[in-house]
Amino acid sequence: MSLYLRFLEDHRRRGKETISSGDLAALGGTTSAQVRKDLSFFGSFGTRGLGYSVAALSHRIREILGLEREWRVIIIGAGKIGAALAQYRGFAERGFHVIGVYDVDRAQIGKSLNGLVIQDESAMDADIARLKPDIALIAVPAEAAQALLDRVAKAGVRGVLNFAPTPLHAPEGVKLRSVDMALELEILTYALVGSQH
Amino acid sequence: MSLYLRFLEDHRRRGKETISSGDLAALGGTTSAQVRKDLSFFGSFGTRGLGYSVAALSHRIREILGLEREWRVIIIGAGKIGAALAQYRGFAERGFHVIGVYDVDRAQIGKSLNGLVIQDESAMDADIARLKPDIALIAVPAEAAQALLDRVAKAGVRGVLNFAPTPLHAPEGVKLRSVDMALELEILTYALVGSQH
DNA sequence: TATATCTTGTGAAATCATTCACAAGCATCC
DNA sequence: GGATGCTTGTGAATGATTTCACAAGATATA
Repeated sequence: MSLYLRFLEDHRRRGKETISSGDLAALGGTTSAQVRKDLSFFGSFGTRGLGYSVAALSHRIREILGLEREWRVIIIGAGKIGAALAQYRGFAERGFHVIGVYDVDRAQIGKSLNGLVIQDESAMDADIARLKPDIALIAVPAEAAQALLDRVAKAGVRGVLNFAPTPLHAPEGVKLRSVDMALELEILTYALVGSQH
Repeated sequence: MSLYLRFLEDHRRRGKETISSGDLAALGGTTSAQVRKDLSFFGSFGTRGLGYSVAALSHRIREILGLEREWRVIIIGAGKIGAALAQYRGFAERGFHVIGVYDVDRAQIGKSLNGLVIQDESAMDADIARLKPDIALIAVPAEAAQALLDRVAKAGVRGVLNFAPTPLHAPEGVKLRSVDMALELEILTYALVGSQH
């Protein structure tokens, strides 16, 4: 779904007003029937003979994904990855607002990232209660990740995106996803050795 | 597969010598039958009544994934994300060696990252021919990503991990994976709005 | 050695996902 | 306005994946 949204944005930039399931399929490397099935799950908003209205479909997908509202995000860990995330433009462009960055390292606390001052991690729980962020990004060493996940979950955060290279167990009621860059590389190496025979 | 490897590493740290398919399933949120099917695809290395030897299975999976050798990696784009990747410890730990970092920005070129000097992008093609890196990490703005993918593919790189938030089309013979952090967040928001009803 | 207890490996069954195929709708052109 | 050309939406068929279920191997116990 998110991918379709990317294709639609691309297409809009090119000035097209409508797009067919076949075009979307070509972009996504799948079949037109697949695309139509995916979209029809949420209702039917194409017109026969013409395709889908890029604007209308974009809007509908944004609604479905919950992107029509702003999301408040905090970042835990102001190391290399945390800092990169805090300054990543793609988030703001898509409605994700970073409202806080936390770290335990006294050397980092007080520094400013993109206009945001790095806070002491001990202030985090109170901030969560007050500012009610929707999502927490965990960018800390693997050993600390599970404890922080439990902690933000307890404090009321319902969505967590983990960047630590370790599998975590999500507490009840918390949606967790992980981005593991080394794991992605491993999948690549598997594909590479597999294709050599 | 890579995930199983993570679980096994965890398990090894806890001092366990064997692990059952049921345990692996619990960690991965799947079923024991699923785990056994996955593993049996590559042969049978469990012992009945006991489970799998953590050490032997780790080793076998590392073989399958091609992690028993070193992989040479270059990073293209020395912005926030590229710099974070260049200094990421998880790579070296898993046998991925960053042998080059490239950028077009004169302000960045010459700076040192983790002992590695940022090179002018114009030197890239010659370096690829000479050093034969296995994998390229693309960490440049979305607009520049496709052109760079084509360029490294032509120069002989066979695996690419893309961090630009745009869908790319992989040239023939090139394995491509993408890490799109905004997309991950969107999947999270979908899960969050979906679970509210 | 016999018995009880685990756990694997794997056909068969059931479930899930993809692809096919086509009627029906819309736009365009003569 | 009727014929033509596209393209959607969707049942039916096909294919893939997951789960079930159980024989057979391994260990432990007595």
